[in-house]
Amino acid sequence: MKIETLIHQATEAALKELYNFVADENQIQIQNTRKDQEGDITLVVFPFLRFSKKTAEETGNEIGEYIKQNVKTVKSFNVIKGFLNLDISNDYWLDNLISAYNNANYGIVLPDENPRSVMVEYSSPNTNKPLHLGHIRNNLLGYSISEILKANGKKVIKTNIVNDRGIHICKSMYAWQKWGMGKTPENSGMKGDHLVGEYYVEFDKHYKAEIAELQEQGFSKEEAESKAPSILAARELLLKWEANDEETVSRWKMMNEWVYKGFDLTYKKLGVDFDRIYYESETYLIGKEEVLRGVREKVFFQKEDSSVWADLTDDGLDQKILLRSDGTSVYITQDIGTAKMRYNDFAIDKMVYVVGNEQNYHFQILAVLLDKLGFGWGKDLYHFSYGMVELPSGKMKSREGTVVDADDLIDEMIQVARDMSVELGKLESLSKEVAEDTFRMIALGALKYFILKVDPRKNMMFDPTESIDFNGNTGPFIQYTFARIKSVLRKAEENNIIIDKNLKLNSLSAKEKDLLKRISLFPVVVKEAGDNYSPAVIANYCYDLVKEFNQFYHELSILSEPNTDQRNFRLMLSATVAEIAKRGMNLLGIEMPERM
RNA sequence: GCCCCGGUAGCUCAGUUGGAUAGAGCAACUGCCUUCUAAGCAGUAGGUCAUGGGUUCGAAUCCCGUCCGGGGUACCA
Repeated sequence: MKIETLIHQATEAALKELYNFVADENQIQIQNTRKDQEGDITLVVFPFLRFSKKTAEETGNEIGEYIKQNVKTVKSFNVIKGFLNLDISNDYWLDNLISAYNNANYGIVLPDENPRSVMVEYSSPNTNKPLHLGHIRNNLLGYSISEILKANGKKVIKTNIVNDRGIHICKSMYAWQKWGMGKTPENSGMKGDHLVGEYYVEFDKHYKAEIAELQEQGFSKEEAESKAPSILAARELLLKWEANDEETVSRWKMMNEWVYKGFDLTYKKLGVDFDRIYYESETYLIGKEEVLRGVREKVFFQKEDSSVWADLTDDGLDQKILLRSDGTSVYITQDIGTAKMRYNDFAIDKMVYVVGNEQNYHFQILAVLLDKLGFGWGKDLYHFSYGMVELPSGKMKSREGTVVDADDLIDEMIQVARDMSVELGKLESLSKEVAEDTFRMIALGALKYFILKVDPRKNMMFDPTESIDFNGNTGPFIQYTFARIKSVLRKAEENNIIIDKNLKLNSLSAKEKDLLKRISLFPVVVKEAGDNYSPAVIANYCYDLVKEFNQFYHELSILSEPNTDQRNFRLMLSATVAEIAKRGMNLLGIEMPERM
């Protein structure tokens, strides 16, 4: 049984016996002892003073004595201020190490016969432009949280909703048709999503120029915006698309295909994937039907101009438009359709939307609308809301070209990893293929860790010139420690030193004990990350773990330790640290190189 | 205007859900490679936890006010 549980129970019993007091759950606070104090586990005694009617010192001593008598693993204790610090026997930590070492799934909860099923939606791109840094955060969070939920025993279905229809793609289509001169990914060698994105920017350029010209002619800004020839042409294309115009639809399909091929390459590079992809062109009509049903059932209402609305003022929200006056659907209409389709397709217990925090209001409304439409699962939607990525120059805007392109960034980071490796004289003995694969792992490790280590809910800053780092609190630092341990383990193997599972040892240094304690925390951390939807919790744990390992590594020798029991223990400790670091980093979607 | 989120070292971020003397990395400075990988380790310096009150044994953490920043706010997604 876990030591915290034992101490908790013993404390309950002590309070009953000593002070005839029945404590409730959260009055008993057990935490890890601060590093600068003697002891391993700390019980906070302040809350008991009201009942013990004694000083903190006396109360701590009495409870400490009781626990020491009744819990064998507690060797001794000390009381400082209101904190009862307990010393746990080395055997406890060693047993924990052995079970961690032997259990290939240590820290991971395996799904039971009937696991909770969670669908995670992430990525969700528009098909008119390539992926940028903001999408990277989304994709990494979505992938990682999926892995973390799996590690907590859930069955996870990863899904992507592609926003493949609407005015934005019509803009790119129109611009390509007008100025593209038949340029294709094949004849230009350009990645499809970048090619289409180019015409999205091209559209905006012309559109802006037209607006300016119209304004010079005396039109107001609003008039100019709605009268510009480019936007009229794009609108016309949208109408044609909705009317199923053959030529428009086939061009739409062709250009979307280009984009999908491009996205696939980026997804592959990022190492993210999906079990099922939905397209809004396939779900928006379902949403529309649902909204019209809502009108019939008087859940929603129609205005004179025939636009459809939901009145949410009773829920403390505003009125929300669901269908435009021309009958076309809006964003939330599509999401209603998509949600319904998903619950039809899969038996899911919970739906998680990985979407930026600028859409908090949208998802609040979506849950209410689904509820009003009679879908019982509306309230089971969870919006995993994350903050924006900001650049030193401010917010990213696709149309204005102030974005950090995903492909460019990844390629650039791989180049930096390559340069640095050459500079440090590393990996020279490896084949070109293995070396290149390692550069890729390091570059992506740096990028993924940089983004995932920060609390997802917060906005974060990314400075392209300074954020690409491989030293300190970074992914490569953790990968490096892993490679270092692997190197030691290889050398052990070469010398026929095999790890003996029967641990014997006579002493335990402070650094070794720190590592044992840290190892025992891994399962708690995985659970916490799952409960709080926070890959950052895992990232920070991995850093602390390997940071402590490096101190241990520097202070004590492993292979040249003369005492074979001690050497055996240190090898097992190292192997376990490497394995946990790898398991943790894998939950972030980060691969670990054997050498670097 | 109204609603939501945030403000911790020069910079980027942690802070175990109210606990002990607030921690890392980067940048600066100082040491440590003939010894298991120096992408490392050790050290110096750097803080009115935006701010004013409140709650209590105890507040960066909870409550109220103020300031600053970001986002949303009925026919973009």
